[in-house]
Amino acid sequence: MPSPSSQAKEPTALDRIRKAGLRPTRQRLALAKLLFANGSRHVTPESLFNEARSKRVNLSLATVYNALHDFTECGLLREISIEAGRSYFDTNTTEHHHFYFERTGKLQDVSLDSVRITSLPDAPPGEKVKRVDVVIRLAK
Amino acid sequence: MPSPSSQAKEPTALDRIRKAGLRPTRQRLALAKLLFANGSRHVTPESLFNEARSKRVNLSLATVYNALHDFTECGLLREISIEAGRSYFDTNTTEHHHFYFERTGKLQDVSLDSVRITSLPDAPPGEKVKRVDVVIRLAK
DNA sequence: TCTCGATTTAGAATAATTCTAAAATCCGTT
DNA sequence: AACGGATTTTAGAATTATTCTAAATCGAGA
Ligand SMILES: [Mn+2]
Ligand SMILES: [Mn+2]
Ligand SMILES: [Zn+2]
Ligand SMILES: [Zn+2]
Repeated sequence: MPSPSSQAKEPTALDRIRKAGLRPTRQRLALAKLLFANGSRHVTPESLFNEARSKRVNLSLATVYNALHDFTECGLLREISIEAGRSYFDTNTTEHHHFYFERTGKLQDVSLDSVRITSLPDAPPGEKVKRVDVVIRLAK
Repeated sequence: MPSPSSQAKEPTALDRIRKAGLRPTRQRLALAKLLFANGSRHVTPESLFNEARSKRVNLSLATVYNALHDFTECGLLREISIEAGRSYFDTNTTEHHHFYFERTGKLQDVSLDSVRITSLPDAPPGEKVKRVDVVIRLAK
């Protein structure tokens, strides 16, 4: 008999890291737990580093950068650029868009189907469309 | 009688700067000439600085930053963020979108009407949509 | 020409990120 | 459980983009 809940279980941090083909080190596990604990998140290296510290997870900022890049390369995260000089990493790797709150610097997911794009130009010769990013910038 | 050409004349660099309410200094005039000489351009502070130097326009990098920001605040330019750690300034201030060539870091305008957005989510309470940016990322 | 606020400038400062190379860790094999 | 080699982490230095500081220069009206 399957487990009591009928919901598909969220993969554990260990599952995710293993499936990505990365070595499950103490630091990566801790960061994956923070990142994937609940729902979609948008972190900066600095914000994740501070969160880890405040939870007494001991690691260096360089490791946070390394892990975020490694996770991104393995498809566990995706990187978003909104403001020059600050990078965001998104735990939601499905196709979707964003609200950007200019006042606070926060991002919020916008589902794919709430933004209907009914025409797009052809890619220039020799190029392929890799991704279409829609950012809805918000201010007062 | 009007001038020989039936085209509306492009405003001169001096016109633009005056109309923006900025003092037409030697440096601003030189940069405006480079920026608005022909067609739509997408520059980085560094690229514009190098271009100026190569044309023997003597100014400092700080002045390029100052001018780009001043021009942007006056509506002569608009700023675009595509990649963390690099900012672009666009001489096309009309509403439009962009191709981004990941290999070269170059931007190309995409006209407003070649991207038809037929639905957008409502702005969250207390917020207004300031701008909708569509970036079509290209790779091989 | 005089005056004074605006602008420019060199260089220092700051911020985000990457690099370096040594130490620690992971993990398959003994 | 110990070994050994590859991988990962780390502190700190280095790099890059940008902003700041404060002194010199410039622009434009009186
Ligand atoms: Mn990287
Ligand atoms: Mn500014
Ligand atoms: Zn997202
Ligand atoms: Zn443009």
